[in-house]
Amino acid sequence: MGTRERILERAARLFANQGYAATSLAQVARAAQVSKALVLWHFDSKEHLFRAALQHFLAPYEIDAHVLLGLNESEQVEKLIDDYYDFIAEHLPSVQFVLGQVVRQDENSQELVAHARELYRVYRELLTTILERGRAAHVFTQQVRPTEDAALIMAALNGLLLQHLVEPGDAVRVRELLARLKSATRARLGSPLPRDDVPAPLVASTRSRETPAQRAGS
Amino acid sequence: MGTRERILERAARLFANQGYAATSLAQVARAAQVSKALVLWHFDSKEHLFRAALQHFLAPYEIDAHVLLGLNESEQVEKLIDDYYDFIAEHLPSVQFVLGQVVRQDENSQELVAHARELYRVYRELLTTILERGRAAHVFTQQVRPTEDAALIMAALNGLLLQHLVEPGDAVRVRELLARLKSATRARLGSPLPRDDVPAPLVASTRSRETPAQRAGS
DNA sequence: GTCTATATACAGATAGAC
DNA sequence: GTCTATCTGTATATAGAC
Repeated sequence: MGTRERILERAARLFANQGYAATSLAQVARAAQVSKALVLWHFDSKEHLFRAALQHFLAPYEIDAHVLLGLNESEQVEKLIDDYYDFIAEHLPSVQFVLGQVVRQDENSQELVAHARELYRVYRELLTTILERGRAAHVFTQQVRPTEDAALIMAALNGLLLQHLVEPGDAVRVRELLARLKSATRARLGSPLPRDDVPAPLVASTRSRETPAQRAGS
Repeated sequence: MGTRERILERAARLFANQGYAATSLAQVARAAQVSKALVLWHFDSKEHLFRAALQHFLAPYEIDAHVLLGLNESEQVEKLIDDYYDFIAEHLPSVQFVLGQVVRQDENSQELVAHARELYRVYRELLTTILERGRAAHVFTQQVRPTEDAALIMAALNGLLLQHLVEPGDAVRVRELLARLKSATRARLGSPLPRDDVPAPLVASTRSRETPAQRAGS
């Protein structure tokens, strides 16, 4: 690995852990075992170094829809769930960094945030499309609402991502939760038989569905 | 509002938006319309100012379980879902700040992160307990897995929180997704009739559940 | 309590030797 | 390509007048 790459790699790591403002060129130089001047000789300015580090992060982010060929809609949904999470697990430091920028809406990384949002949107729409097709083909219940349910699945995935970041030791448990999410999704979408699932009210229901007395007797 | 409180309030807002390192005392002083020296007279150092601002953030965070009295388990779950989200919507800037610290695991706010995690854990365990009781009382299906399902619901909620932060204009849509989450939860937990929901395999199933030919005929 | 003026440290960036 | 030495701005923090 050349000096330039070494600087870039250390810088990316420091930016990811501390953010842009809290990371100094002196720190980067020390981590890469070079002088400050050399860092600037290679990257002109701190700003450019940061942008170069962003590219380093964004490079692996792309969506490959070809892997879905030959699967039915139900399997496609589960594959997308698995792939999303596999990607996260594989690029955890990078994902953590991007998420940090997204949450903080850092000015220095508007491009990055926009890029991440775009990728997220595409992924969600891919999922929506699959739900639509599956519904039309009667693979899924007619109660499926493609847009909402796709968004909910993505929300659950992002929640698991957060969990994974906050409790890094608990990777195994998160994997179990992922299996549970797939199980729940399968149950929710998979059966074409309608149930007592009335259209969801937009306001919280106030009617009491079961009294404690009834409950005790069941 | 006294000068000290004004400084604290502006500082909290700036720290929330920009983080610790990117926020200067000059900026805080300007926002509070006082001199830098006065900020330090009140708070001794930037570090102390930050800690004071953290208290300002954490103050409203507490869990009140009394509101659940008189509801059955099913209603309790939906109330917890609503309350979680209501809290987030009401304290959005503060939540955004805390989440930023959690994701970045900022050294300056280990206390804050620990506090946030603890609150989150308590909330999740409260939900777990309710699921356990509901299952035991046959309000819910026997397929319910209290620990996993509570964690999944929390994950979905956190995912919706992220969505809310990233797409702030879309608050209405997130509210709809919340209703959809409750609907899905109700359908998943609420019916005591077992379905084809076999225990979730820990590895992704490889068997093909339906061929394209079968699908075309349905 | 609030200010102006100032001390001190460190940031990002440049110059120029090798 | 890599370094040392240095410039310049700005950060936190202090001193002292009012």
